[in-house]
This record gives sequence, structure tokens and C-alpha cells, in this order.
Amino acid sequence: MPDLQKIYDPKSVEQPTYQRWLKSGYFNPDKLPNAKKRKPFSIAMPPPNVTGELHIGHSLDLTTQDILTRWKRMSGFASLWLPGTDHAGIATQILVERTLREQGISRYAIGRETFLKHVWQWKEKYGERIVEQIKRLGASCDWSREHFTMDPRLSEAVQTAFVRLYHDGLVYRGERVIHWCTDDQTGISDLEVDYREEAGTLWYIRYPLLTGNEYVTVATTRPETMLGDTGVAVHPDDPRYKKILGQRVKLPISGRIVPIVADRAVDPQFGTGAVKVTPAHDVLDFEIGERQGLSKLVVIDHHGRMTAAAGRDFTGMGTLEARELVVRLLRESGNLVKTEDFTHNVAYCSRSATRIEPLLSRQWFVKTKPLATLALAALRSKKTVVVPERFAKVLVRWLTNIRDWNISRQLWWGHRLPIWYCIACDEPVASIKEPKATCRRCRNRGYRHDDDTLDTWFSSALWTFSTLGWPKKTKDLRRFHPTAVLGTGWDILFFWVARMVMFSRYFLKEVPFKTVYIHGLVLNQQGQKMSKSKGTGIDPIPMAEKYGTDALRLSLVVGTAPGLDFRMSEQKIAGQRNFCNKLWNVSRYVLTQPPLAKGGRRSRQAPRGGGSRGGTFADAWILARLNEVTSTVTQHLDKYQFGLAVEALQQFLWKDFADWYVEIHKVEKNTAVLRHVLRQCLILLHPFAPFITEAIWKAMGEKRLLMIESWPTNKNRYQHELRTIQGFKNFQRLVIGLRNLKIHGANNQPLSIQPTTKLNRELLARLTGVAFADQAPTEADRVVIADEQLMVPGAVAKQYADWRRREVEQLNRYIAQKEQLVANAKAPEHVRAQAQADLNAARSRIAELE
RNA sequence: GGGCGGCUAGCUCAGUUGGUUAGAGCGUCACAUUGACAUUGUGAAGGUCAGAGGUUCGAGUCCUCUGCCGCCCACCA
Repeated sequence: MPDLQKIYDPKSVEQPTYQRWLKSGYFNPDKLPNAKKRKPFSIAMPPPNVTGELHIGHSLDLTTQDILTRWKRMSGFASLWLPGTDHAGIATQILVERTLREQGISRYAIGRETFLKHVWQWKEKYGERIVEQIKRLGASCDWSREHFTMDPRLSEAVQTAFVRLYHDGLVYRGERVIHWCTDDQTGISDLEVDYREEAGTLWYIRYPLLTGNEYVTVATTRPETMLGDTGVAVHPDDPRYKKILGQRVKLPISGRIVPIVADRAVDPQFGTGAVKVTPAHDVLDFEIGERQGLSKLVVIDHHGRMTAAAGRDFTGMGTLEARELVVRLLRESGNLVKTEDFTHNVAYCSRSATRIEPLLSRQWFVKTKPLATLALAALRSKKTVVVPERFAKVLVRWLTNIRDWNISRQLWWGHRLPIWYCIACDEPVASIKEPKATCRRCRNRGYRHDDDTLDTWFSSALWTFSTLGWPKKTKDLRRFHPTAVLGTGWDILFFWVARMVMFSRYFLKEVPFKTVYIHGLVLNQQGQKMSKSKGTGIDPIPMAEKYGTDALRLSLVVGTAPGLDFRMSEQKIAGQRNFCNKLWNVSRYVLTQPPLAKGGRRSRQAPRGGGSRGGTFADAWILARLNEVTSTVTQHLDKYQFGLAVEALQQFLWKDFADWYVEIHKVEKNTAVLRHVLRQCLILLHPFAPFITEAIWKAMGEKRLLMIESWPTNKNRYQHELRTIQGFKNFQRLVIGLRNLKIHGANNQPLSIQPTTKLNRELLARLTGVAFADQAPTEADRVVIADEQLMVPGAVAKQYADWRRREVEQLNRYIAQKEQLVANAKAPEHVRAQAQADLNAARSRIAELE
């Protein structure tokens, strides 16, 4: 028997165990026993940022996916969990840029090539770290299939996808107002913008009509943009403005003359019902300008400074400075009518937290409507099922109202757009490699590569199939796509999940995953999303070191439900550490039991617990419960109810097995059953707590790895087993009753009683601390516990009766309730029958008490 | 403006199709203990399931409304 330490020490177990798994090759589905006969089950790991650090959210992601992967592997599937990392364009570039800046290096000074070298160095340096951390969590993914979104093969997939979309007319270049981040110097998509409610000012400005002495008054939160106004818009049906429609105004300050136009986008209720239109610096204004044929005047540049077009007095000014000057000039000229306090939503870059500058810009867009239609069909036909279901509605709504996706980024780190422009005439050509042919428009040769890179989510959207070899028709792609499950948090539903469905349906004509399992987010004790920058997070790695990885994993699963956020605390992890220790020690007990008698059956075979084969009642009970739990756990896993699955297992292992069965085993030894139950517990628990279970498994002398042991299916022995479980409850009632008799009847003093029927005195004495005698104690009184009549000292009986009075009251209430149900003619027969049975039981118990 | 989620024991949370006396962990109280385990055991206390109404023989669970807390989407010049 191997020596197990008194306390479970995860440190000495985890690393060697992971190495054993790696060495076995079983993370690779091709190397599993009977690999060819297995049906595929695959999960694509959401790739973490290559230079990032593992946070608690990753841990949750990884834990749930590892549970599924391991469970399916044990259930006989060719289980593939494909890992990888993401180049995370903007996030990584900002990070590296910031570090360089601290050394006084600007990326512009060193140039694109050199900067990228720095980023690659960074990637080499830190890329390994996150992978190590993933391994640390016990993730059973196939590292031979690991990918990085900027691997040459994946880059090829990205370019292929782009070129195809281009030729199909689903990618286009357009000039429009986009969200521009002046700090990161790039355009970003709608999803990368955060809105914050802020107190601001609404300025009312008078624009004089060109003819006559009249004015039209407009309201704005950004007066400086009036330098770029090229029109004033009113609602076509607004009676106030009917007569000035088509007239022109002369803008104060710039003196430019612009038309008054009618557009339905104007809300007559807001402000004065007349809007200044700045098509180059506002999304809505741009749309009005397009419809009404207004010119576009760029007055703010990429750095948030006023351009020459803003006027000589303003050139080079920051927008806020320009605003002050504009307001002052308006006030001086008497054109500032009034100001109002005003709260509105201000757009910020979600990365750099700088204010977004809406800017007219030429960018590449994905035409999303046709793709969204494909995705919607997949969701509606349940080709992809969303768990929990309500998130499907969220996706459907987003896809229904989808807008074109700005995919070009003015970043250096990322997939460069496979777009080439003719040097002579600027005609764009989509091509992975530099085109050799002459320009189709001007017949000249020579191209320049587009400087921009793609939104990082563009490559992520291909992840489930690019990692399997697409665009090549590989064996892996055929076998493992569509993947079985995608597991992720609801926070990247739009960024990633929706786009994966769109692209997969478009390029492969199939869904990327059959199920998407959405877990909640991990919150801190204040109920906020854990955030490293705010220092409110729980760092998983130190927790795993302190309490063990299994404890961390379990704590991320226990007490959670699909899609619901939950709070995390160190205390919770400590609680799961205690459970691991319990498992460890109960195993120690099992291992100290002498080996089976010669000729006895091997523990590998499921022993029969029934009485006729020599098994005790307790054996039959624990085996029945084991079967019940096996089925419960499997059912919960089928529904992604990880929390319920673990809860059922832990209750069984700790309460039923350790507290009851093991204690009974100390008196009535049936080590075959003991070992069998532990063995099966290890199997069932392995997907959740892989390290400790594998270690104990080995200590039990098993030769094969637990990770490929077969997942048990329970045999239908239900009726028989339910009766056994029910019967055992009676025994438990007797034990608990005797314990209470001793504590509350005899003040925990030594107590000797005389049973009137035959009982297993040794066992009961051991479990309850009550001594049994053949003679009745002096001045004995009769007490009935669980149908057993016991002679106890009169004083004890009295005190016990007093103590139990509460219980009588409770029972009376219960009985009344059951009587009502029994008398209820409309209740179904089986419900009434059950109620009758409960009633009878309660009546007999109350008879005991009184 | 539109939508979603939460409100269950002091705290953190489960509770799958309506039907055992609504559960767990932590915490609390009392007690125990040198042989698997104090990262323990035993026993106990603690809940009008946010509120109101409805459907039903029966509601934590289904419907309507209200209140608080959190989130998402849209963006208002």
C-alpha cells in the first residue's frame, strides 16, 4: 500500500500528474485506445490573449470545458479540445507600445518593421506563460494541435476568407464617419465603444438667415463642430420651419453659407427642432448629409486637433480649446441664445478610455446583413442550441439589427489586409500575394500593400475551422467540425459567438458548434465584475498554489448555474480544499484496509450488495446510492448543470460514504464494496477534480490512467434500490435518535439502555456512543425511536420527551397538510397514494413521541 | 427609449418538467475527539422563497402588476 500523506498536498501531485497525462498522449484523440471507433467530440478553446495573464474568468472557461472534454473522453468519445492563443491586435499593441513608451521609444520613431519585431519578441517572451498557466489548471487539451491566430496557416485562412468576401461583394471600402480613438490612432467598431452618462451643456446658437432678419436657432453639445457645419436640418413636417425650408443661413464665425434641409431623422421634440449638420464629425449628421447631398468638411484631425479648414484662428487647437473660443465669439456676436445643463452619453474607447472622436474616414467594412441572415437561420432552426436558451434571443435581436462591421484598423500588429493598390491609379485589388498582373484599370504595374490590419475578431470568427485546417479540406476538419460545444461568457456574445456563426455558415455552410454554453461572469464580493486593473480580482494562480488546482476548479463550479454571474471568494476555495482533503483521507482509510481475502472477487468487478451474497444492508444501501448518484451526475452533465452534478457527488462522498458507510465499515467490513464505491467516486469526480482523483487512483494500484477509464452507466435497478435507500433511512433515524437521546436526554453523560428487540449492538454503540445492556436500567421508562422500543432511565426519557416536544408540533402540522392532500379528490392518484404513505409514517412517528 | 437577469437561512448561492416537512456551503451555538481526516465528527438554531393579485385541487416554480439591485442594446443633436 503506497503511503499517502496525512494531508493532501496538491503541490507534490499536480505537476507529476500533468506530466503523466502528457506522456500518455491521450490529450490527442487520435492516440486514445480504440481511437478509430470513437465518435468525435470537439471543443475549440476560446483563445486567450497571447501576452495576457490568466485571470479568474479564463479559469472558469477552462474548467467547464475541461469537465466536458474529460467526461466525453471517458464516455468513449474521441475528445478533442483544441487550444490556442490570440494575437489580440489592439490590446497587445497598446501593451507593447506603452512599455516602449516607458523606455522613451515611440513606435513612429522606430517604424513598423522594428515595432513588429518588438511585439514578436514580446509574444515569444510571454506567449509561453499563458500556456503554462492553462496547463496548471489541468486542461486536457491537445497541445499537438495548438494554434496562434497569427500562425502562417491561420493567417492564410484569414486572408483567404477576406479575399473571398471581397470577391463575393461582402467586403467593401467605404468612407463614412467612424469611431476614432485619438490615443490608439485607429478606428474601432461599434462594439468597442463604451458610453458613459455625463453632465454637459447644451448650447443654443442662432444662425442668421441669409435673407431678412430672421434666425434659426440650433442646439448642440459640441459647439466647436459648427466650424464644420454644412447644413441645418429640420423635420419636413415641422410647421415652425415650413417657411424657411430651402433657404440658406450664414454661419457665425466662419461666415459660410449653408442650406436648410428637411430630414426625417430630426426629432422635432428635441431642442429647437432644428439641427446643425456636421457630416464629417457625427454619425447621424453623416447620414443626413448623404441623404441631403451636403458637403463634408473635415475640421478635426486624427489627433483631435482642429484642421486648417476650421479657420486660421483655430488651426492646431484641441477641440476643448476650440470650443471655448467658439463660445466666446458667439457670445460676443450675440449669437449665443442660452445654455442649458444637459446629461448625455459620451462615447469612449473601451481600450484606452479616451473620448471617441467621430471622424470621416475611409475604412473597410463587412456587409453583415447577408451573413446575419445565415446565422439567424442557424439559431432559429436550432442547428446551434444556446444554453441557457434566453441568450439565443439576445443573439437574434443583435443579428436582426446588425450594422456593417468596420474591420480595418490603423494598427500594425495584426493580419494585414490582403488589399493592394495600384501605384499609378490607386485601384484596389484583393490578393493574398502582391499581384503580378497589370492594373485592370490603367494597365500599369506596381502595387502598394494596404497599411491597415484586420480587427482581431475577424480572425477569431474563423477560429473553429481555421484551427482544423481550413481552407484545406483536412481530415480534422471533416471529423471535428462542426465542433460540439462552445463554452464562453455572455460578454463576448456579439464580438465572437455571433460572428463565428456568421462566418462558419458562410464559408463552410455549417454551424461552428452545435451547442453554445454560456456561463456567468465571476464577480467579486462587492458584486462587480472582477477587474485586474481595479485590483478587485482573485488571481487564480496563487489560489491554485495555496489551495490546490482541484479546489479552485470545484469552487468555480459549485453553487453556479448556467448563465448566472456569481461571486467568488477565497473562503469558497478553502471550502473546496477541505473537500479535497476529505476525499484524500477517506481514500487513506480505504487503502489501510487489508487486501481482499484470497479467492475473494477483485474490487474491479462491481460487488453485489444484496444480503444473499453476504453483503450487509449498508452495502446494499451504499451501492444503491452510488447508482443513484451516478445517474444524477450524468443527467446534470447532459444539461450543463455542473454545479448540481458536483453537489450531488460531494454530498454522496462526504455524507453518505465518509460519514455513514465508512463508519459502519469499521464494524462490518466489506472491503470489496468499500473499494468499489471509492473507485467509482474517483471516476465520477475526475472531470471536476482531475489531479487528486488521478493521484488516488494510482495509489489504489490501478495501472491504467483514470483519465481514460470508462464513465459508468447505471443499470436500472431502481425499484429495488429505492426501497433499500428508504429502508436505510429508518436505520439512520434510529442512529440519529439515539444520538439525540444521549445528548439531549442524558446531557451527553454515559448512557446505557436496554433494547427490547434484537439490534446490532456493536454497530449502534459505535455510531451513537450509547451502551446497551441486557437488563433494564432502574426506574426505566419506555422510549420509541424509529419503531424500536428502548428501556431508558426515567429521567432521561422525561428530558428527551421535553426536548422532542417541538418535533411533535412540527409533525402535527405536517399531518394536517397530508390529510388535506389525501382528501383532495382532484389530485392525481399517485400523489394521493404517496401522501397517504407519508401520513401513515408520520402518524406512527407521532405515536412514538407521545 | 427597448430588453434581460437577480431578489430563497446572518453571508454566498442551488432548487431541471408545478406535488416529500424548501436545500448546500460558510458563519453561529452546544458538545466530542490521540488511529482516514481539526482542512474533523455529532447535535441544534435559523427561511410568511421581495410585495400584491391571478391561474390551479396544489405555486419558490406558471401569468399580471409593483418595488429595489445589476446588466445589455440603442443612441438623443
